[in-house]
Amino acid sequence: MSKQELEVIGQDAACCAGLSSPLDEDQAAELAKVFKALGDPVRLRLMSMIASRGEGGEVCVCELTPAFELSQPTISHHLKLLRQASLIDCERRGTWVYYWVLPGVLDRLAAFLTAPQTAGATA
Amino acid sequence: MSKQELEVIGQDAACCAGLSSPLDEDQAAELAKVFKALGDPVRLRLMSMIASRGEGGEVCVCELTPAFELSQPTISHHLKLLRQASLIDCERRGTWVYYWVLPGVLDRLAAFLTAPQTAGATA
DNA sequence: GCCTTGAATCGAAAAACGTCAACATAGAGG
DNA sequence: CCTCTATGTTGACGTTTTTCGATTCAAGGC
Repeated sequence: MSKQELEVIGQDAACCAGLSSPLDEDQAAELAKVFKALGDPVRLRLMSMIASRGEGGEVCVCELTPAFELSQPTISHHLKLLRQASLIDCERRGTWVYYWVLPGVLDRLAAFLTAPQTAGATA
Repeated sequence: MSKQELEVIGQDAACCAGLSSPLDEDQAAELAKVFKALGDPVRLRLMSMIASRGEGGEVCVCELTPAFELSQPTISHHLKLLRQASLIDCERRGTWVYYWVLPGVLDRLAAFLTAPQTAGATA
C-alpha cells in the first residue's frame, strides 16, 4: 500500500536552486506533477484535512469522504493521485484506511518556491 | 495589460492558517487555480525562467518562446494562464512584451504550504 | 462459511486542457 | 499609409481529467 511514488522535491534533483534558476525539462515535468496534484479544489481540501493533523497525524477515509458532496470512488481516486504525487501515504488497519502527509514534502515544496533570496539572483 | 487576476494567497483569505487547517470550499477553489497554473511543465519552466531574473527582473517573450519546441501561440497561452493566476504580470514596451513575477507571490505560496509548525498542530 | 461494512478498481461519459494553424492587433520604420 | 516583426486571440481537435455507477476486494462478526 505504498508503492508508485515520485520522489521529486527531495533527494535527487530540483532541490536546491528552486524557482530561482531555470528548470530543465525533466525537473519541470517531475515538479509539475506535484503542483498538478495540488491543483484541484478537492485534492487541496483533502490535503488540508490530512495536513491539519500535524506531523504524525492520520485521518481515516471515513472522515474524509462525508466532507464532500462527491461519491466515495471519486474521493478514493483523488487520494490515489495525491499518493502518486508522493504527498501522502496510507495504511489499512482493520476495516479502515488511514492517510497521512509524508513528512517533509510540504517544507521541501515551500523551499523550492522561495529558493535563495529572489533578489537579483542569477541575473 | 494587467486585468483579470486572482488575488488569493495574499490579502484576503487563506493567508494565515495555510495547509495546517482545513480549507473551506472557496479558499480551496481559489488556491487550486494557483497550483494548477504551476501544474504544467511548460508553465513551470516559464515561471522559473522569469523568476530567475530576481525581484525587479523581467524577461522578454522573445527570449521565452525559442526555449521551447512549441508554437508561439501556445507559449502565449501559457503566459496568459500564469497571469490569470496572479503569478506574473507583463508590460509592452515598443514591439516587445516583458514579463516579471509579481512580488511576494512565491513567498506567500511557500508560507501557505509550511504554515505554522506542522507538528501536532490542530490534533 | 456467509453477510456486512469500508475502501479501491473498472468502464464510460462529460468537461477541461494543451496544442496548433489561421487570423488579428500593436508598434516601428520607411 | 503600408509593410514588417513581435504577440495575443480564435476555433478546432485530440488527449487528459473528473466524476459516477457497478463491481470487486479486505477484514470483522455472525
